[in-house]
Amino acid sequence: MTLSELDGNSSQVRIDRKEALSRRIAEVDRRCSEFEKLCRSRGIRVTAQRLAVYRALAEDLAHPTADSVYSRLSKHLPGLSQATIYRTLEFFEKQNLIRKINERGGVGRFDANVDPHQHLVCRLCGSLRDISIPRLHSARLPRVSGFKVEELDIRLVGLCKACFGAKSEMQKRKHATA
Amino acid sequence: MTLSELDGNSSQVRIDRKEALSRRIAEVDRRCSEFEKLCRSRGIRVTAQRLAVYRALAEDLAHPTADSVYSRLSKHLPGLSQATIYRTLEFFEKQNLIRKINERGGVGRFDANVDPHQHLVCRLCGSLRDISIPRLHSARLPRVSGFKVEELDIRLVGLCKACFGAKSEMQKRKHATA
DNA sequence: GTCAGTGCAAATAATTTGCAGTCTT
DNA sequence: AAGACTGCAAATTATTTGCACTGAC
Repeated sequence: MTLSELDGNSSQVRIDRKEALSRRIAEVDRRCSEFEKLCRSRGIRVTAQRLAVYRALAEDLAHPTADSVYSRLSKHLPGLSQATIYRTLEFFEKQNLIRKINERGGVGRFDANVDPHQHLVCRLCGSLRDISIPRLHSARLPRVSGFKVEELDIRLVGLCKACFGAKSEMQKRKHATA
Repeated sequence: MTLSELDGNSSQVRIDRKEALSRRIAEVDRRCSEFEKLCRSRGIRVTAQRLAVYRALAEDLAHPTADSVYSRLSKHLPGLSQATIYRTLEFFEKQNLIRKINERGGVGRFDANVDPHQHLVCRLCGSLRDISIPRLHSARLPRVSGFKVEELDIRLVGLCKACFGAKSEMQKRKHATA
């Protein structure tokens, strides 16, 4: 809701915002049609709800929760139910079509981007942001006996700017509880 | 062999099980007293509940959930409340005394082991197991502007033996839903 | 003595489930 | 037509909160 959308890079690029946007849209479209093709090839039924859920994930770089996908989509798909969202997300995850990234507070977040990338997670406020560190995704998959390693899920855990500041604040005035 | 408890090496070593156990207990004790010392040095109040919660985590290699910590401890500490467990775990995490590892289904799991190690997570059944891959924890912490990276949280995501088998089963007989 | 920490019970939030009806293949 | 997918509403499960009381320092 609050923290995630305004991430660092927005200050750098400014002129080509429109161009970037349309590129983004094209990218989303590509992903979605690829997704549909993949589903059909696997015999997975393609429904309006599934497409919508997938698109919602592909569009939203902030890794929406099940609930936010729901409230976003229910405007356009009246009658859509939460249960469907949860079932669909779980199904997608098991089919390896999306990734689930867990966050603080027991809220699950979802990511349509299955390509190698990492996540920046603030230990205090739980904000989450994509980051790409090539050196990391080029790491070979380790072999583990009795387990089929499919991917390395790497999270860079620490403190975001805001929390880093807030924490020192709190430490100054004694020992903070929360 | 199931999944978590008997990990790779258990087949090798066999005679010294008792010795290993007592070593484990000593290790837990050491951790706990270290924990207490650390708390005092930081001005964190040391209560029976906090010690108990910490010990429960240090003892349980299976990364218990808040709820399982609760049911385990409430036997010994009658009157202990769930709220305390949740509050304590959250507090510990914010103090960087334990780690929270999130798992499927929105259930949070906790780990008193703050030393570098990785987790093996099954994408299907959600089982979780420790693993140590030295090559991975020797990785340098990347620098990211506007974020203080404290640690790399690496999960090896894939399929455990059981689910790998089950999945091929299911695929044989058409397209599995769950 | 002070205030952080706790218990209790009630409130929220998050996710799951049963079943009847609908839509994809 | 078959059965996978969905909606609805109720059930569970997970987590948080308010407030009075107790215990650590």
